[in-house]
Amino acid sequence: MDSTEKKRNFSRKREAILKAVRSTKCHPTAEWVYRTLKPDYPDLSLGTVYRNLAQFKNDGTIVSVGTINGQERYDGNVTPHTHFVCSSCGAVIDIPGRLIDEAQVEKTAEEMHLRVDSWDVLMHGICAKCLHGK
Amino acid sequence: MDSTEKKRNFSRKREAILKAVRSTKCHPTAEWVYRTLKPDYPDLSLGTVYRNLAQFKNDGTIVSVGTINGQERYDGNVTPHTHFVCSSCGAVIDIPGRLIDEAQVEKTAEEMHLRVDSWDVLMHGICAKCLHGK
DNA sequence: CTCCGTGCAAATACTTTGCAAAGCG
DNA sequence: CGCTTTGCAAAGTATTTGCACGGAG
Repeated sequence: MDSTEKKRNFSRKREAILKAVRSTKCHPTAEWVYRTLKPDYPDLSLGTVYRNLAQFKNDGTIVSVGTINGQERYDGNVTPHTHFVCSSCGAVIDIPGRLIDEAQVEKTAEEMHLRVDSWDVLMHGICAKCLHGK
Repeated sequence: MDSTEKKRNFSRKREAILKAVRSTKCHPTAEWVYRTLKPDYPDLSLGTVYRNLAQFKNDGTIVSVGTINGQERYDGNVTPHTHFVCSSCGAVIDIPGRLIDEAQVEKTAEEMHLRVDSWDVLMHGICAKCLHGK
């Protein structure tokens, strides 16, 4: 591998954390990542998970869905898309399709002298499972 | 219904809290409400502010913009609208205009067997003040 | 040897809650 | 009176941070 280019921002655990977030659609919390990885990395600590998630988020490697029921939820899918949050069970579900008029966002941004870097749509309601009668 | 029509959900302090949230565009935190009201209500307690904000939110009297920098932000304007969050200073700014295709939301909801109660759009970026160089 | 990444535990930051006292119809 | 609302402080929960150690170059 290129040894010069890549900084030392590598470690087995960090890699595992990123992989865990990327390989699920559940939009996990730090706690979830910790519990998921713990069996394979018995000496993993929660602090490390928090540290790395924060770093990934900072780097734009992952994104935050927001804080739901007091816990921050992450998403390894950085493609802009909509999220649905179930008010009953707290599940976060990806919604395909673009609901936003991007041109209008840019127009608005210009009018209001804002620099818009990103945006996201959050829908609230009851998911199929909870509706069905859980 | 009987004569209990008017519920007893009234109190001077509760009224003041609601009024405070409604009379500002800053999308305040519980802390802000507390500090704003404290001079006029010297024996107001932070717990009361939290309790009442939670109740208002539950009743749909106010809405939550979400948790920004670890603090929940409220909005007395329950008309659906977009919010812009400044990544630099944390300011929350109202964005007029409807950016979402409501018909498409309903179509998506039906397809995915979800009951969508509400949705909101959160834009992220740098506000005019911070861009200007504050 | 020099750094970076980490475990661990203590520290923070916000929010919630239990309970007795106070308020209002 | 009976039920609601509150102050206060303690408890709770999620997240961050200080520090010394361990491993890779």
